[in-house]
Amino acid sequence: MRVSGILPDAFVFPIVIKALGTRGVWLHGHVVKMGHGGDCFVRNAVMDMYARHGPIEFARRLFDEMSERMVADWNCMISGYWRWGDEVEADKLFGSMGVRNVITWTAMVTGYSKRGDLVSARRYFDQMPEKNVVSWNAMLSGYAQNGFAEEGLELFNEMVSGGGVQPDETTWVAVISSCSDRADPKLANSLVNMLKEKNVRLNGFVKTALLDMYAKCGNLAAARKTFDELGTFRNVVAWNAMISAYTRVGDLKSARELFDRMPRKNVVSWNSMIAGYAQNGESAMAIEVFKEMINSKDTKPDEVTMVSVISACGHLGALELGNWALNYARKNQIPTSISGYNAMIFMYSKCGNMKDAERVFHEMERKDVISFNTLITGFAAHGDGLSAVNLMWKMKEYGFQPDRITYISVLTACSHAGLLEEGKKVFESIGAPDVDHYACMIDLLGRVGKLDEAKRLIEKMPMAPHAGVYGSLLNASRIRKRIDIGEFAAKELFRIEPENSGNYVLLSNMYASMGRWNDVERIRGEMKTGGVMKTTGWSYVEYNGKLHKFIVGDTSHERSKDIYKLLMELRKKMKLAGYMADKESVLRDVEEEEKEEMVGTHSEKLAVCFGLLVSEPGAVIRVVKNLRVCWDCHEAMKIISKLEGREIILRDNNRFHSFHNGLCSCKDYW
DNA sequence: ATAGGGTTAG
Repeated sequence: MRVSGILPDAFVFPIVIKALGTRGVWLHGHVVKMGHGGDCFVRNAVMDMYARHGPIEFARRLFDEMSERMVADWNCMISGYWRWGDEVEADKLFGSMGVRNVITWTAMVTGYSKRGDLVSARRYFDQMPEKNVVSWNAMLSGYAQNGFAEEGLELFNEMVSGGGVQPDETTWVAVISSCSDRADPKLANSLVNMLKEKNVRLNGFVKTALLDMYAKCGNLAAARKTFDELGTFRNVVAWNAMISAYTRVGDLKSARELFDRMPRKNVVSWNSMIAGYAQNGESAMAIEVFKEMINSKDTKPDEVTMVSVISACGHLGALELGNWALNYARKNQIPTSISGYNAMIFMYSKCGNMKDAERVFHEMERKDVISFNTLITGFAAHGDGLSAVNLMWKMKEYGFQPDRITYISVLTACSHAGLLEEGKKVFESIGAPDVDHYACMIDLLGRVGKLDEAKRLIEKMPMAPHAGVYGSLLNASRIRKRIDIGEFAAKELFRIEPENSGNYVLLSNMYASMGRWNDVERIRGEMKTGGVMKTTGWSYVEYNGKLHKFIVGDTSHERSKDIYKLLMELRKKMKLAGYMADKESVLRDVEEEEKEEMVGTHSEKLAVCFGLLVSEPGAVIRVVKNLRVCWDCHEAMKIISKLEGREIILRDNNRFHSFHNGLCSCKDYW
């Protein structure tokens, strides 16, 4: 072998081996043959190659065979063990070393950081006899990558105020990344100013980190400007960061545009797009993109992909699709993270399958607070308040502290199940209840009929009530027909969120149920003059593993004609059976809307009719609606379930309504 | 060194 016309010597070999990476293995033989095996630098390079690329045991054998070891030999072995996840051996070597240098200590800091053990990392960092910029960077990056933004920024302050070292580009990347986590525009600004003052040269990493920081701190324009000016630094990471920047603010169109335009995609690109759709209520699109990803074949889904996909299936109530996705993951040996299991719990409970949700929960070797919260929320949606409360008290036995979401979920569960005493106990056990917990408690009081107590609690709140608080009160007032309190709540709501049509509809329905048609007209008029639009949402039915979606007045479905035909037949049957007369006030809206060529037919009714058309007689029809179930629909579902002898399970955003033989499982709802 | 994931809500 020849390099530059001369035989490679001990100086060249280490460089060549390093440059070759894994492919350096074949050089090992040459080294021995040519007699350089005895040179300590060559030996170190070969050992390091095995420590980096494996097998680590080969490195260890070379290490053990050495009669004399340099500090670098020890350091390479320690880093190697950390790389292969062997904390015990790394620790052992560190403990048995004679002389350590700054690299040794830094390796320990990096090792513990990578494992997420920031406390141990910091212990080593603090004990270091001397620190250089790499040591500081190791600690700062550790904090940044593990979400300890606060600690990272604090340490950075220490570094610049008295650390005795100058930050380099790696430092800035870590600090900027911590700032991104904090999502604090002021801090971002001061960082940018600091960069200007110090006249820091910005490399590609720093620029991309800045892009991400701008985006996460709410300055989309600056992010885009940075992206456009990246030039040769505009790699796949920058594209992905920009895509996420758009999905974060719900601009799916711009995100998709970039996604379609980017020259190369990796798994993160796909995951960003899928998660972007999933997080913005476009679950069906999320699944479409997932299918595209599978078909494209050049990028394989990973565990992050599956989390979004499974969650999307949950939102859609698409059980067949969800099971197909889980099957795909199993067949392709995609590992399941805690988030993955949590998504499964979510999916099963959103599909009405609490047995499997509980099974997954109990099968999990490691759980986190979200696992508990998700299952508790599932119980809440199914009206199983006691299971929710019990699981919350059990959390503490498992060593988990309920967080604010736990309390929201469990109070919601109490509310749906009418568990006043249990709910009060839970509320009192919260150290410092926030405004959402008050909202839940007011909802609970309202639903059990204690409206005056609910109003008094609002007056006693230590913070300003938000719309949710008054919304709960208005809803309860409607159920209990307490027009006085209802008007009070509505007045506040019209002030806080004048654009929300739901409040107008709620109050209007309240008047309607009391036959106060003049007031109904008045509210509708106010809605019109205020320019308030009625919100609409999609309804979904899963059939044969495919999703069928409907929107109010939908005529785009291929079976649309049959659906409307069935709808009219049902209406005739309902009239013949005498339902329409009894429920005249209830169904007034339907009649009006359907007179207008059925333009206003609610999406869930269309979905149910489609279900009736395509499914086996007697089969359960499952519908998922994106918004809350409408009042007249609720009544109509009861009737249809009886007329057709079918069970209809309807899930709105957060709870299940099972209609069977003219009855509904959610008695308090309407 | 820079990019992606799960839970709450009238």
